[in-house]
Amino acid sequence: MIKPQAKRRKRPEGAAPAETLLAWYDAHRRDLPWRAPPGRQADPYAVWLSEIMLQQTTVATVKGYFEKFLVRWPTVEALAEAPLEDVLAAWAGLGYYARARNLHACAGKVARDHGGRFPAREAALLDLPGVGPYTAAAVAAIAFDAPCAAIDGNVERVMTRLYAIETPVRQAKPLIREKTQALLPAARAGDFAQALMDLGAMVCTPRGPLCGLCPWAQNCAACRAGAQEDYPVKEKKAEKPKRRGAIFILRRGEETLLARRPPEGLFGGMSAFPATPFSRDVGPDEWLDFAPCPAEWRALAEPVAHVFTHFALRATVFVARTEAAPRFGADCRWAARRNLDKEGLPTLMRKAAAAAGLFDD
DNA sequence: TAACCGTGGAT
DNA sequence: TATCCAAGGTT
Repeated sequence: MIKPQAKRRKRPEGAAPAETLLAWYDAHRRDLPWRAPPGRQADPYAVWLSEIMLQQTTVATVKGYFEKFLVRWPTVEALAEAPLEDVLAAWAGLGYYARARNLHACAGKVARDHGGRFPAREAALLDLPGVGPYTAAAVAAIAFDAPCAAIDGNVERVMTRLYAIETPVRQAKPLIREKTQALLPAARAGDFAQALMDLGAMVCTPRGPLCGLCPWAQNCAACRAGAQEDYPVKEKKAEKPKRRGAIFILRRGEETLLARRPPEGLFGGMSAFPATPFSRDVGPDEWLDFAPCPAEWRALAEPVAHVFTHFALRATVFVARTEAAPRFGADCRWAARRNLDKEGLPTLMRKAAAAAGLFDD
């Protein structure tokens, strides 16, 4: 059976949208540490590493971490052989620490199961820990030039504007995918993916989009209607709960304090101080029930404030000293004060340590 | 499916 | 100060 010829829309301007965008990209592309120079093949390891770091994280924040990781672990094998604690410590401050655990697991899987080479196919990439639909498509396109639609927040914004999609993005994802796939060029899939993201980051911005500089402005339904900023349509999000809790800093002598590694959940795998649960509202009169041991706990006057994705926290910091060595849970240990700083603490714990004056000298 | 999972910068 | 949001994934 003969496939019907795909209907081709007439393009009085000549170029297909992808070609227009690629021409714009060639002139305006951002120079980023993980990008290969024009015409050169990107290193799949560097592409993957950058994509994991960039999940929900700004380019400006990622740059320093990316370069530090690449110097320390230049290949996926090197990363696979590194102790997980080292990787987590290097990740400290970047947030979403499950990404670091999955990063290490993924490196191990690539080293063991794929001979140290990242698979080139989207489906195989999807099987790797920490690699979801976006990242699989992005790595396949950017590192292997596969014609895959890498749909992130930028692309959702560009597409909902281009086609004036009124449906809230959560429900419009299948439509957005369809529209994006229809635009994929026959060649330069990797550049197209990056061009779309550069367009979203530099021109088709969430607020104040620069439609005058947009190569697609003439084709953009939202722009023609002067309604760029009405898209994407979002559902209003739930109010962020405010929670309270306590953090316990137990000191032994001047240079030693009690650290803990939560096995999972918030700060899973990271070094932290013992604390009350933050997931529910434990009343202040119950806080000391969660202290690692009985002691003369002294509360700092001013709580530390920290905002997470799904709740805002004000945590009271308790400090106590002990000369004894009571028994603690298996995930607790005594740590040198100076090492703890080096080890990397999540930001909340760093704030608590600073409030307690641990890093004063 | 919805909740969970960090952080810092812009407005 | 409050809100949004940045190259999402997992459970």
